[in-house]
Amino acid sequence: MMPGLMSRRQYPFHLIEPKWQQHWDAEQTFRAWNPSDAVPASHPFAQRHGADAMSPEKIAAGQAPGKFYILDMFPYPSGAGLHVGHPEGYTATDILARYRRSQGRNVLHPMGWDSFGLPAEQYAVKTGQHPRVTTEANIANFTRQIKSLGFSYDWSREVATTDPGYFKWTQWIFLQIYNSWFNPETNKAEPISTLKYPDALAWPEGVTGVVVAQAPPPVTSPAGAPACCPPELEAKRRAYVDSKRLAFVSEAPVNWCPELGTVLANEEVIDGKSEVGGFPVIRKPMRQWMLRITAFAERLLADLDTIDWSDSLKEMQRNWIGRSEGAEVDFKLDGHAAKIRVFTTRPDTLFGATYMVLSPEHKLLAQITTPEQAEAVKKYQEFATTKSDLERTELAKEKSGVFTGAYAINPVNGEKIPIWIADYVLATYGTGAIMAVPAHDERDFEFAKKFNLPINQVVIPKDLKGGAIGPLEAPFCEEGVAFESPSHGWRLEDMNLPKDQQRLPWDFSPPDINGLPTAEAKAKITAWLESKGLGQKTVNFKLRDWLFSRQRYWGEPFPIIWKKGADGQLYHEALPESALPLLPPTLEDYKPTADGQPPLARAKEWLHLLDGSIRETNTMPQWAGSCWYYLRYLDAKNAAGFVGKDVESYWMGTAASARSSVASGQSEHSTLKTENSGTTPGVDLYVGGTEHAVLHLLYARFWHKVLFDLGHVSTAEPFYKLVNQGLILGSDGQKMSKSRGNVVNPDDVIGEFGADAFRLYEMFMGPLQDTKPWNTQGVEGVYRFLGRVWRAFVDEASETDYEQAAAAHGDSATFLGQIQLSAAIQDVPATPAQLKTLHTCIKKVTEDLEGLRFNTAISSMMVFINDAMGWEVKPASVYRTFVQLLAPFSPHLAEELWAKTNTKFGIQNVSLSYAPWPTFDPARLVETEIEFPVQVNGKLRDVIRIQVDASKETIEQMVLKSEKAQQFLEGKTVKKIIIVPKKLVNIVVG
RNA sequence: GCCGGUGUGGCGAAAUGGCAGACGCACGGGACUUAAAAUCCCGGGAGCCUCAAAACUCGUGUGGGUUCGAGUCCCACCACCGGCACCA
Repeated sequence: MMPGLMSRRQYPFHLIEPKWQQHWDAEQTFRAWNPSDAVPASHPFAQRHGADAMSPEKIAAGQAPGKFYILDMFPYPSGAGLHVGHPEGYTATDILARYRRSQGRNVLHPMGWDSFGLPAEQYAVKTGQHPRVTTEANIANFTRQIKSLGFSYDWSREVATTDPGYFKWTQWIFLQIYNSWFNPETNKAEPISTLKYPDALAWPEGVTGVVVAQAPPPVTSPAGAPACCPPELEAKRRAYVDSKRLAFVSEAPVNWCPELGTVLANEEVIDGKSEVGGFPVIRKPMRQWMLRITAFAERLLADLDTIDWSDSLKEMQRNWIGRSEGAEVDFKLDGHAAKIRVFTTRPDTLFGATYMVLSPEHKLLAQITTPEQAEAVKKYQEFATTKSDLERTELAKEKSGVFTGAYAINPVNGEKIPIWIADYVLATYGTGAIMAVPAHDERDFEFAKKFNLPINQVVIPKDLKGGAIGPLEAPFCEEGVAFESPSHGWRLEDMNLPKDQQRLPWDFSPPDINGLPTAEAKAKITAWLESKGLGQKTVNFKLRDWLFSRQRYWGEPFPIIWKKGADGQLYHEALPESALPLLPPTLEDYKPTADGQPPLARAKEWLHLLDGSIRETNTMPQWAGSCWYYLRYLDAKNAAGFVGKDVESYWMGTAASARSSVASGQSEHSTLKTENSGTTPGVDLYVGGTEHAVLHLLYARFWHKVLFDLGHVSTAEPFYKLVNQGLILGSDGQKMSKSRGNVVNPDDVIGEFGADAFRLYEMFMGPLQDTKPWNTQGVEGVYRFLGRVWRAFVDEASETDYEQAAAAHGDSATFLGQIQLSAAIQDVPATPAQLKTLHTCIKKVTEDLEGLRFNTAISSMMVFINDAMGWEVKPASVYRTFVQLLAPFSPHLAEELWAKTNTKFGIQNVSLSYAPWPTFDPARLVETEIEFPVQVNGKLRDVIRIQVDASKETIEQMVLKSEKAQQFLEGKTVKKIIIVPKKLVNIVVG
C-alpha cells in the first residue's frame, strides 16, 4: 500500500489499538479465575465481584460468578500465517466472551496451538531443520497476528500440543485408554483389571506365582495373575487381555498413502485420496494401533440428542456412525457342514433371496469353492485386493464377480441358491456376506441383470392390489406389503427324499407373512428365525475402529515398549507413568528408514532399552492432541495431573451434567441448561469450521466418554453448544487460494483499516454460519461507521491540533491525549426521543448477541449513530451506554472513548470490560401515536396516524374515512374489518 | 443415488404469518473545496404513464394450496452449495 495513495485515516486506530492491547496485557484484564484463586484486589474482576469471589466458600454457596467457557478450535500454526477465516470464528467468540464478562460471568476464553503436523516435518525432511524450530517460529507469528486483533484471550492458559508438558498428558490419556476395556454389560469403559478371564484361561488350581518385578512394572496385567509359568498359558492370557483393550494392535488392510509415507484413518480418506494433499491411498495389510471407538458407537449416536449442535453437523456424525438395524441369518451350505451368516436389513425379503454374495476376502472361500471355479475365484480375489480405493470407486459403475461353484440353502424355502463373490460386498461390514434380493435391492438387481440370475418379487407397493406384477424394470426398494412369499421355490419334492438328503425337515413350516406391511413382516420373520435358531436381530454400524498410529516423526511417541515372550513372540507393554513424557529422539534425518520403518527407528540408542526391549516407533496422529486440549486449558500449568478435579468440575460440570445415554438408558431430548446457575455442562460454546465434523469432533467425544467412564471428567459430552462458522470466499466468489491470487492477508487489512474495522466487517458480512464472499469495499463501509462514531465523540479542532503535532513531531501515542471530547457531549438528562433511540439499540444488540446475530446487531448500532451524531446536545450517559454496546465488537475504539468520557466527567476508572451490561427499559419505547397501515383485501392503500390505545371502534371509523381507502371501497360491501393491534388493519370487501 | 442446507434489488443482506428490501457496498445527484480526497445531505426493485409528480400494475427460484393477509406455513417441482456414497 503506497502511503501517498492511502486515504486519510478515519481515526487514529494505529495508536489506539496497540495502546489498549498493551494495557490489557499489563493489567491481565482477561485472566479467568479458577476455584480458590485469590484475585488481586486491583484486578477489575475483583472490583466487580470481590477479591474473594472464587473462594471455596463462595463457590460452595453458589455465590461465585457463573462460569462461561467459550472455545475456539485452536489453529494449526502453518507457515502461511493467519487467513481471514480464522478471525471470523475468533471474533464471534470474542464478542460473546466480552458480552458475558460484562454480564458478570467468569469467562474462560483460551487460545493455543495444534502444533504437531505434517508441514513442519516435511520441511525438516527437506532442510534438516528440526520441526520444533519451524513450529516455534510459526507459533510466534500466529501469536503476533492474533494479538493484533485484540481478542480477550487468557494467554496465561496458552497450550501447545508439541510441548512436552502437554503431550506428557496426551500420552498419559493414551495409557488410560490402553489400560481399559469396554464392558458390554455396563456399556462403559472400565479398568482392564476388572476384566475376567474365560474359564479356559484360568490358572490351574494351586499355582502360585511370584510376581517378578520388572522394569517397567506390569501396570497392565489384570489383578491376580502370577507373572510366571506356565508360559503358554501366560501368553494366551496376555493375548486375551490385549484383544480386549481399548487401544490394541491389529494386523489388517489399512489405508496406506505412499506419497505421505503414512497410514491414515478412514476419516482422513476422501474419495480414495488423502484429506491432506489429495494423494492416492491404497489398501495394504499392516500392523497398526487401533482405538476401539466402535464400542462407543451407540452412545456417540444417542448422546447427539443431548447437545445443541446444528442439524447438518449432527446428521454428518449420524451418517458416519451409520447405525442400521436388521438380522443376521445363517444359511446352510449344500454338501458342507459349514454355515454362512449374512446380515440384512430386510429379513422380510428372505423369500426373494435368489443368490448369495461373499466379499472376495471371505474366510470360507477356500473351503467352499469348487475345483472347477478355483482358478477364477483366485484371479478375482487378486484383482479385487490390489485395487486402490480410488480405482474401486471408479470401477464401481460396472458390477463384477465370479461364481464359486457352491450353493447355499435358503432357510425359509429350501431353495438351492448359487454363491458368488463380488467386490461390491465389503469384508469389513456386517458379516462380509449378503443374501442377494435382486427384486428389492439396487445393487443386487444390477448384479443379477449382468449375470442373468433369477429375480423374484416378494414385496409390492401398498397401493397396488396384488396380481398385476410383470417383469421388474427396476428394483422396488421401498417398504410395501409382503407378497407371494412362501410360494417361491418351496420344494415339496423334498418331502419325498430320505431324511438325510432333505435340505429342510419335512415338517418345516416357514412363517406366512403374505399381506403384511414391511415392518410387521420383518418382525414376524425375525422372530421365526430366532425360534428356529437360524438367526437373530442385529445392529450394525458403519463406524470403524480408529487407526491411531502414523509413520511420522513429528507426533507424540507411544509410551509403549515391545518385549519378547517365552514363546518367542513379541508383546507390548506400557511405560510407567514416571517415564512420561516420552520425548521423540533427536534425528539428523527425518525420512523413513530404507526398509520402510518410521523415522523414529533411525534413533538406535533411543530405540533399544537396556533390558532388551524395543520402543514402539509409530507416533500418534495429529488428532490426539486436539482430543483433550479443551481440558488442559482449565488447568494448563498443572504438573500433577492432566487437570485438577475441582477445576474440572467448576468449568465443565453442573448438576445436570452426568446425564447421558448410559445413565438414562435412552436419549433425552432436553437442553441441559440448569435452572439456577444459567450455566451449561461442558464447553458452553464452541465455534469452528465444519471440516472437523467426523474427525476432531468425533474423536474428542470418544476420548471424553472414556475419561467420563473412568471418572476423570464430570460430563458425558465435552461440547454443549457448537456453531460452525461459514467459509469466507474470495471476492470472485471462489474459495481463496494462492493459485487464484484472491487471498486476503489479515495483516494488510489491519494495517489499512485497523483491527476494530476488520473484526466488525467479518461480523457484518452476513450470518456467522453462512458462506460469504470477501469484499474490501465492505470493510471500508464499516470503517467509515467507526469513523462516524469517532467524530460523534471528539472535538474536531482538537483533532486537527493532534494531526499537526503528529505531522511535526512524528506519530506518537502521547499526542492522543490532545484529542478532546466534543463540547456537545454534556452531563445532561436525555430527551425521551434520545432514550428511545438508545433503548431500541440496547434491545436489538442484546437480543442479537444472544442469538449470535452479529450482523443485525451491528446494523442497529449504525442506525443509532446515524441518528445520534446529529444531536446538538449529546447526553454523556446515552453516549457512554452506546460505547458499552460497541465494546464487544470494536473494543479498542470503545475503550478509548470510554476513557475519554471517564476523564472529562471525572468518573472513577471503571474498567469497560467489567462494566455491567446495559439493561433495556421497555418503558422507553412506549409511544402514544403510531403509523397504522390500512389494507384493502390485503393490499396496502393508506397509512394513517392513530393513538396507540385507540379502541377498535375508533380505528374502524378512522379507517373507513380514509380517503385513499375510500376509492377501493366504492361500490363494494365491507364484509369484515380485521384489526391487528399495533400492526395494521385489513378491510375485506366483496 | 441418499442425507442436510440455501434460493429476496447490480452486490452482501434484513424482515415473532402483518407496510418486502432495514443496514452496508456499488451507482447517481447535491453541499463544502481553486481542485481533488475526506466529510455531510438527497435518490435508487421492476413496469406503465409522464416535462415531472401522483396514481396504478407486477414483484422474494417455479407451479399449486391454506389464510382477511404468505418471503415466512403445506404439497409438488427446479437450481445451487455442503456431506456421504456399492455400508446389504
